[in-house]
Amino acid sequence: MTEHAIRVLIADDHPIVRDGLRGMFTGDARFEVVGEAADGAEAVALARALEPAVVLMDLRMPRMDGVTAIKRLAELGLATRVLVLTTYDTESEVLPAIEAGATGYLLKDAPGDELMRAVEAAARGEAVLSPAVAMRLMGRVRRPESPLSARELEVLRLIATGGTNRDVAARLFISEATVKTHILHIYTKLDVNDRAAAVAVGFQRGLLD
Amino acid sequence: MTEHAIRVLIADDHPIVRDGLRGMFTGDARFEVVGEAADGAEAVALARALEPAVVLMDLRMPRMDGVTAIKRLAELGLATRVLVLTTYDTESEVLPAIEAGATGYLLKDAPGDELMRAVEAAARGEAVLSPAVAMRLMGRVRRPESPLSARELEVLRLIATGGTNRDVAARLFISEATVKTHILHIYTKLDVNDRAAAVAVGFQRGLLD
DNA sequence: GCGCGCATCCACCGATCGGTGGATTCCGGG
DNA sequence: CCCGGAATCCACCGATCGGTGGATGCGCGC
Repeated sequence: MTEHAIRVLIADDHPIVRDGLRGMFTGDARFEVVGEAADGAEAVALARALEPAVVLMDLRMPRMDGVTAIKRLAELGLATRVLVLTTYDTESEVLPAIEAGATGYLLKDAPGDELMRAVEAAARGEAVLSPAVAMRLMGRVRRPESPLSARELEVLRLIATGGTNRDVAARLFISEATVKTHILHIYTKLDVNDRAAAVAVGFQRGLLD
Repeated sequence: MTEHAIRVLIADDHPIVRDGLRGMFTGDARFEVVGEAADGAEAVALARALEPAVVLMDLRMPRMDGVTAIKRLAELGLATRVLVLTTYDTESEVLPAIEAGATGYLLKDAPGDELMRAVEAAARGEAVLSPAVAMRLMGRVRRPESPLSARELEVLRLIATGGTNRDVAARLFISEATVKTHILHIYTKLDVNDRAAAVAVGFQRGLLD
């Protein structure tokens, strides 16, 4: 073990996962596993005591989950980087972790050499995203969050050109009652009470142009 | 008369005005009056033949008015500058002349020395505006042309926030019938048929923000 | 004086809107 | 399985809108 090995802390509530990861990194001279935690609180305590270069952090753990632990580490102001290693790539899992300060996000199905490259990159402070997670985030950028559904936006555009509910219905091959329902949903989402105000807010929020 | 005197052509349908201007410039060695025209067509013909540095152009002349003559001169591609010298400073007179290519616009009540400085500036290609005309143009820039009257704009703003005709009436201390009249005028001017479309066009044209 | 634009106002009436209180089906996530 | 969101649909009714065809008075420019 050399002086420049990357010090790694493993945080996962499953002993088998910890064993597997420890075995993987211990067999490589570039890394040194300095500790293991079974929950987020233990991970924070060990990181504070040991100051590893990288924490491999699961998200779903008892006592303190991974996102909270990431926040805690950030509050401590340590140089430690957090690489999330988890099963889930849904936006509801990814975004909170990234917002909390994770340097990277990998899925547990990543091959060993990819995982090691990721740890090295994280130690250098480089962002690391699994391809699936990267794809999700890129899609998010291409599709800015709109409060309205695609259909609601269609309806808003048509009323902005002066279409009556009947016109819009004919145009979209739906009933007038459906148009009205969409319109009322638009009003609720934009917090307005009539079509003129809906159009105004639509322009002000960049939904219409 | 030196080699570098500014060559001036005088175009005015009134002989007295032409005499007065000729007398003014002939007495000054900086200028040389090379010709006089009694209407726009004659002004164009003489300018083409003599290529003066500056034409002093009246706007209201028989046979061909000043604006048309300015356009003709511009089409000829001569280096001649046109300084409009006229009685009127209304926008309906000023704008067409400036659009046609006039380098300057002075009123006939300008003092002689101001007129001579203006001719020198025009010969150098500098824009020259009488203070009154300048003020009008500056006001125009500050108040971009809106198709709607001030009151109509007020009404449009209020319906964009979702106000009913009744709300708008209460807000502006007028009757609902008056609000309706304004709204119908807005529809006509913006070429729309309902309030939602009026708001949309209002945003698209920068009337609302 | 005339014409135009602006601001103000009226009554009537058919068309449309907004609200209400439902309903069903499908899909995705927990 | 349950829940929530999206898309679709209904009937009824009071409120509001838009159109129509007027009106007056003022100020401004020609």
